[in-house]
Amino acid sequence: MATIYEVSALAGVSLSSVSRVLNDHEHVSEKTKKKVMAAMAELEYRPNPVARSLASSRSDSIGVLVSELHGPFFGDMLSSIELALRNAGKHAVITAGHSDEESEKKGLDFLIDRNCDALILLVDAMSDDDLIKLSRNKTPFVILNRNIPEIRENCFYLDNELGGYLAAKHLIELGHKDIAYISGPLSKQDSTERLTGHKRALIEAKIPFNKALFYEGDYLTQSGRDGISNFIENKVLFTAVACANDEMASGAMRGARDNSINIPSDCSIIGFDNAYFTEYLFPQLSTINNPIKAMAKMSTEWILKNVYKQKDLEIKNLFSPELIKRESVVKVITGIKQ
Amino acid sequence: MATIYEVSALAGVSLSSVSRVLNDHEHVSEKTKKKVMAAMAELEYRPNPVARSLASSRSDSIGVLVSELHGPFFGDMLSSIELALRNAGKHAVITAGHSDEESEKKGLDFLIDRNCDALILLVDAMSDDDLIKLSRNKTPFVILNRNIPEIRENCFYLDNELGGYLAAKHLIELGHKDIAYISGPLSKQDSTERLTGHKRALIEAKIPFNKALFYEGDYLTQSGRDGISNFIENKVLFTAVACANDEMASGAMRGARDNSINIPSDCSIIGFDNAYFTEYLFPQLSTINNPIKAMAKMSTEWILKNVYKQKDLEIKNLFSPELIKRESVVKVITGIKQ
DNA sequence: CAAACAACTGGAAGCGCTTCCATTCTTGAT
DNA sequence: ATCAAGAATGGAAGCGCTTCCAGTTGTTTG
Repeated sequence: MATIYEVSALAGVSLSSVSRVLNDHEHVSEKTKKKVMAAMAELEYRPNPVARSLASSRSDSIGVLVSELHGPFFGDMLSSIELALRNAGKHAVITAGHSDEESEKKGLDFLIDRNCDALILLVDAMSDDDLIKLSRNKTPFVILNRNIPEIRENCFYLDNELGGYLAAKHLIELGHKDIAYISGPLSKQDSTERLTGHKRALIEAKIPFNKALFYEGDYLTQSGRDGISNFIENKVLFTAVACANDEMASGAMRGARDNSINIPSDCSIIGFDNAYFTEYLFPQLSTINNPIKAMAKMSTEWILKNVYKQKDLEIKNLFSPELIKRESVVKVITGIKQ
Repeated sequence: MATIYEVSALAGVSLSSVSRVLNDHEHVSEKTKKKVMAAMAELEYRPNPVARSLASSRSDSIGVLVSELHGPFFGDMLSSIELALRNAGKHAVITAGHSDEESEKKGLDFLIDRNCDALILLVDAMSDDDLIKLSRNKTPFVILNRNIPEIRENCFYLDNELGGYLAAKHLIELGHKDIAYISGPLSKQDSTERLTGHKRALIEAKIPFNKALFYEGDYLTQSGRDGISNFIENKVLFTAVACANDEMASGAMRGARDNSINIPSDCSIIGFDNAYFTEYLFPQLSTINNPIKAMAKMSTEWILKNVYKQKDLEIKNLFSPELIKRESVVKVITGIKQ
């Protein structure tokens, strides 16, 4: 690999000048610029990013820390981030935290130590306080899928409450009154918010919240199935079930089938997130769209604007969910199950 | 951040000594080691990986280049790699090539320039020749999901031919004779291999290959659906369809439903890869397991063994597919459709 | 035409670490 | 006690680049 020395020698100018054209500095004459460019081309020079980073403590790369690397949610998000950064000539350095606090912190240190110019965090084990503390460090960062009031500007998140509300309202409008709910783990912010929205719709319709129709899942498929078993064991009637994500909804569909409940004629099911596989299901799952790609893109735009000083970028922090009507939700057949 | 200078000063030893304990060199007395460790602890010293990498042209990190970041296939793979590396104290730097040749090459350069100690490549746009050329460079690498004879040692791949064979054989054993096949793009190695296996099973059973029952898809859902439409337009009978991946199989299931064909009673469907969503489908999809996680793990072990000189690692390059029987394939009901 | 200023260029220090080389200190064998 | 061989240490150069500072050149104005 050619170094800057060789370029400088071949071009017949100083190191500094080469560095200047490399960094697009002002105060470089066209003449030397041309000479340098020519030399670079001839030597097929590629600047060494490591040396650059050491000397400048910049890196043109953004660290991305996610809790997991698999699953539809993270895949879409990473994909969207990588693309947006690449288009801006920046690079993503991706690492995983495995939803474990220590592991997340290690990942964070790794990224910071690598001189990442900024970070994109999708973490759930670290506490709000840790994150707030982190914001006093010099590496700027944004947080996805989480709303911490103290650093709201850095947070990009869905209006989960509204999502929960929309799902329930949709069911209610179709005549459902006995609506079961399978939530995510209530230790997670998004879970509680979605549940709150669900309850709001219930209250609005003057439907009491029935604890026997509530099941706390863990966002994984099996817990959707377990939820249905639970409701059936409880011997409570229900004509619809709202699930806090699509995985659990798919589990619920299976749980229903296990018990010879036909979807949607016997029971409607609605999911949340609009993962890509919802369209593969039969019946196709009605759900709430979670514009995760847009959020991810926006978070990189925040970085482009605030870290790389790019202009003309409108930033918004809150994203709105939308009802996606498909096949798994239908009008309640009154009189049958009531 | 404390630097090595401060540690050296506080410990009362030279830079070199600090560096030696940092790198676990021999020829360091217990005494100085203790002093240095204490100083490091007191200063909360974290070595600067960038400086390290510049001085040593190593980095303790492995570059991972995948064609896409989303989808079940890549997610599982990345997840598995990251975990294996993390357990070995190494780091993954992940980037995407977007199945575009130029983009892949850029990603490659990015990783090489960052002094990655080794690379894991899952690329499809770059040619075999490019990869063979690359093998003459100093950065070692492994290739996933591709078999290039000239550098076989570095390749980790599935016996796709056997997979195709197993799927077809399963159908044949259940009495199917009119078997449609929806392949992946024939420009891809795995597609043609799977098809070859399929044909072998046909030949073995003396079933002629019917071109009207062949459709070239693109590994995406929609093309599975299109495949079914195509067969129906061709007015050819079929009692089963083998698909070259699960996405297309899910599309085929939908295509069948669109045409009031019941799965599996009217028509059996088998997929390939055993993606996680196959269990969500109804009926659950019978498929061929692709041990992608094991392959990914093995590829990192190759690196641990050959680059980091770790002992006791058995390496194998070829992985075997396995039939996963679920609900979408049943015995042919002879006499009905024949 | 000189003075004042801006544009341009080169020199050199420094980013934080590794590593080669030379030097000093220990051993154990004699 | 002596001496070689090896272990332990320190010094210093260097990895490839950025950036500050000072110096040079060119341009403009009174």
